[in-house]
Amino acid sequence: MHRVSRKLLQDFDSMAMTADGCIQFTRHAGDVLLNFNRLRSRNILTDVAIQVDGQHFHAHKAILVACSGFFYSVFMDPKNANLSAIGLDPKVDAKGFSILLDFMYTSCLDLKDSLVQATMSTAIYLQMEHVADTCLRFIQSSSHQIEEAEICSSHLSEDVLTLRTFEDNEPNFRNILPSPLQDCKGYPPNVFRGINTSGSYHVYGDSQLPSTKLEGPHQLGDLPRGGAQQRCSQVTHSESTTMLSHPSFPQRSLSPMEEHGCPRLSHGFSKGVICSPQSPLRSDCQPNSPTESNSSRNAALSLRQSSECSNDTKARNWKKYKLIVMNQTPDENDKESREGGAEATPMSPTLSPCRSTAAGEAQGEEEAAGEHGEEIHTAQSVESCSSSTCSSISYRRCSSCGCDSPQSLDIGHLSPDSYSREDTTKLHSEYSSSGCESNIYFCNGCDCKFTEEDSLKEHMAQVHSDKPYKCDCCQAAFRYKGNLASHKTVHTGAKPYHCNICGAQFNRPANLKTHTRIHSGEKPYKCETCGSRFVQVAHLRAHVLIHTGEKPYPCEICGTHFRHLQTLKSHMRIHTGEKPYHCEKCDLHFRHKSQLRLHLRQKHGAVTNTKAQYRRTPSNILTGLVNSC
DNA sequence: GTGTGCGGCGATGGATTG
DNA sequence: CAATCCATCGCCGCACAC
Repeated sequence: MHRVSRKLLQDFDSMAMTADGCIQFTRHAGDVLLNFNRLRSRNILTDVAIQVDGQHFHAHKAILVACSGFFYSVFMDPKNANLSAIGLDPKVDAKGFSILLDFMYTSCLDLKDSLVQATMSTAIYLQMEHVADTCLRFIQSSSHQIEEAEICSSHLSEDVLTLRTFEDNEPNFRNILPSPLQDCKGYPPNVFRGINTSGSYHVYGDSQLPSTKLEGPHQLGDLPRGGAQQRCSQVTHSESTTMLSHPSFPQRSLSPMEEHGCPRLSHGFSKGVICSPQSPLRSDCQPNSPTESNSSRNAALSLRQSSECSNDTKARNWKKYKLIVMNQTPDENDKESREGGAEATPMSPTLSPCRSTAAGEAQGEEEAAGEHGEEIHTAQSVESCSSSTCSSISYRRCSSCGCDSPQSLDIGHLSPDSYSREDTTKLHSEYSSSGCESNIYFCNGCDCKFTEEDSLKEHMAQVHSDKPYKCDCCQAAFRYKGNLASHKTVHTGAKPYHCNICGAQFNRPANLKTHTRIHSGEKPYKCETCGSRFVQVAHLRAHVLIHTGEKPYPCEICGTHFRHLQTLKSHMRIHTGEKPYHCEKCDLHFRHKSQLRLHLRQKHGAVTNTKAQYRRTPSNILTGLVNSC
């Protein structure tokens, strides 16, 4: 059996044999993380929204909990089982948080001189000690002055001052705890604002924890414990709002060091990795700081790479970012690609900041770095897909070894839902001896192969669409011939179905049937709660939301919930400032069309839309009847 | 008067059924 | 393949708060 396994390992370098004979897929962890990041970038299965300084980030609680002691404490609290959105302390820097969130999903810490302080402060706030330590070493390696690092001193709180007092009394402690870490430890560590969307009301409030004042050095260890002991998680329900405050620290016991007034170190003294004095002791499930991230090699590599490859990675990810976040059209993407996609552009906070390969970063980084001297692979050439029908599919070739890296350049515009995995076969995953890895996705319909699922999706949509009936005029595709015929009546304008009563014309018999209910008064769909009746069942469904109180359309900016999608869309104009309705006569702009119509009626004597009047008033229906006769 | 949200309704496209 | 169901979109006037 081992012989077979070893043969298997020879065929697939991404596998390894463990001491107990198990086959270990060395890239599995990295691939899983990559997939999580893809899900995040598409906002799929994300279960929490995090508001940081006015910006919103979507993420998976499991990832947050696995990476951050702060989030662990928050989400593991049963009181917050249904928490779907939280707001961090206003002092938390959104850019710093974005960097850390990227790190959680990619293992790469994209440090920049201008943001390293914010990143470090946020890392301390989130209780990601290993990251904070890396930031500190970044600062030190960049020859920054300690005084410069104390930019966060504006956040200094009384407990930090007490900490300094403690240092004065404990010289050894000073050696352990670098000052920048102390000084940036200014956030109220356990305050957040929550949105409970489980009910019909959106709840959004905040409250501050009672401050914990240290009175002496020997109370240092009590700081986190105090937070725990003073758990003041309270959910105060009022009619429309909920005030929710939560301590970030779980109940715990003190370590012997803490009981003597010493801070707890997470990874031992030798590394100088400091656990924030506010950090709680970890429970059995709380994540340890990843040792890989603390390793000097990886950390240093990451630090160096961040500045070298960030731009290139941004360029590579930019089109994907636009596709996912900005929802631009493929044409626009292609255009920008032709015009030079490597230009420096804003990058999605949801995308990997520094990756030489698409998968297997966590486990494969060292191998790749070893072969290529820790250099980042750079795109050298782009090869088009062999299929003449999908020229947009491309490969990215590594300039170091010539192998194809899995960074295809163009991402399909097909929605994830429309992609059927059954249509494809991921034949194999190979890991070349050069250290470059390639995921090859084969199309079942032709001989094309791709290195990214997204590229395959686009190929499937373009070449092997399951909508064979296409409109000659607009290229709209339909799965069923009947739907195409129905569609054609709208671009031709043909409306062969006439209402015998009012003469209204329709392109489909179903529409005529629905219309005739206006004249007959037939309203077959009745609300069981209030007895209201409706012509269409969809109208009834929309109506019952009034009784259930359900408002399924939330504004991600302000948290307001709406009953109708259209209302939400109109509401969004408040945030965007858009006023699309323009009065040409007096050059006024309006946010809502009803405003413009009212303005036209009142200021310019415009006549209200007769169709709407007909639809709404019985008198107009009667008029229509008279006219038809 | 203005801004905003709500409820009603017509119309369309996707998908299913007979 | 026509009929039908279902989900969704977008328009409209109205009501209410400021």
